[in-house]
Amino acid sequence: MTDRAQQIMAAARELLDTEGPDALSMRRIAERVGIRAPSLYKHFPDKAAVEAALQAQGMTQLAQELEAAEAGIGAEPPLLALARAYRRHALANPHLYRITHTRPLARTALPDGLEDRAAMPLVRAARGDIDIARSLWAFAHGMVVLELDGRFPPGADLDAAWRTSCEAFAHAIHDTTRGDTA
Amino acid sequence: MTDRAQQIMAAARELLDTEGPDALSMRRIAERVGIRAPSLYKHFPDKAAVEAALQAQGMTQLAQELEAAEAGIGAEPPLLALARAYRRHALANPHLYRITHTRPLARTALPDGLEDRAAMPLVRAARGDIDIARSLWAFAHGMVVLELDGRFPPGADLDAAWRTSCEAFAHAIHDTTRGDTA
DNA sequence: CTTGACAGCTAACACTGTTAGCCATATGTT
DNA sequence: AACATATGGCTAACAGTGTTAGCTGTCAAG
Repeated sequence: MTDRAQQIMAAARELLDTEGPDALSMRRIAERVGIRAPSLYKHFPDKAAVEAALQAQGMTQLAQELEAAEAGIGAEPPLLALARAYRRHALANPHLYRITHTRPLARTALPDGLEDRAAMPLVRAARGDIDIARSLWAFAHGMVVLELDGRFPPGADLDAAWRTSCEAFAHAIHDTTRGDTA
Repeated sequence: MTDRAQQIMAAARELLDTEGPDALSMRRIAERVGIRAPSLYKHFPDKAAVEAALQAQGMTQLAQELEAAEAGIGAEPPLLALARAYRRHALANPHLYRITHTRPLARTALPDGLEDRAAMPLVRAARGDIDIARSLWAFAHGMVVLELDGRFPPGADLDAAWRTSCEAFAHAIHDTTRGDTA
């Protein structure tokens, strides 16, 4: 990535973080860089390419934070620690999370293996059970997007919901590990 | 709702279902009704109001289908039946589901009690445990939007993930009902 | 010295939601 | 019967969107 391209990405990211996805227009990005909108097309084929690069940022950051949560040796159950990290990332970067995870993923524009890397912490937490790993992901993603969209009632105790489900999934993991059939 | 307003909603719904949310422009809607775009504003204050009415349709339809699944006395575990109905609704009406459930809800434009009505089947399935009900909702919503966005790997066995999680939640429900503390 | 690539620019197109203002029709009211 | 008003169409226009075509200056390589 050339210097200019990096400047453009930095401007796009700032705009997204501070003013949300609606403010992310080619003219606004260009303005922040100090050039005109059509000049952006010398560095990116179209707006989708800029958004794809933002998705790559979002994926990378999530992967890093999940890995950090895995490494952090706490008294907490590992599932809960992971869940907390997931939620913290989404709430701290709501617009980035949305652009990254609530639309089709621009896989061709993604660094090799990044998608798997982001998924691995959940797979490890599920002790390799892919069905549980996917369920955990769906649950965490669902909780987070519903919270971001203000879909839960105002006073809802979301911590309790996270806790309850993490326990339920933890039981399921141990059951299948021991070979129990429901 | 006046006749014209209903015509407009029908046109909007058709447009949404057949061509997706990007095709849902005021000019396209008006064209389908046989009038010009500015005339729409004699019937709806703005585009957001049309979308809010679509959200009401989406909520109503989901509530009806969940209630039907509850009433259908099958050999299946009730949680699985409900989950199946939820997924079927979303996959059969992907654009409507997205517009209804993946953005802030226009609550003031919603019929009284509709939001609660749509939530009740899940609450009943969770035997009144609100944390589990919310978790079930988050899980189902997460599964469905990830599937709609093509986020799962091509060959992923999503049925298995649904089944595994429904069982896990079912266990959690019976445990708490019996008063067990994990 | 010249050629070519690079990176900026302006002007423009087709589209978006939305507003202002005009006009015909239909419905009451005096 | 005549007048007033509300209703629901219309055109023209504005500010914004992504994007393309085509021009220009700069700078490095042959």
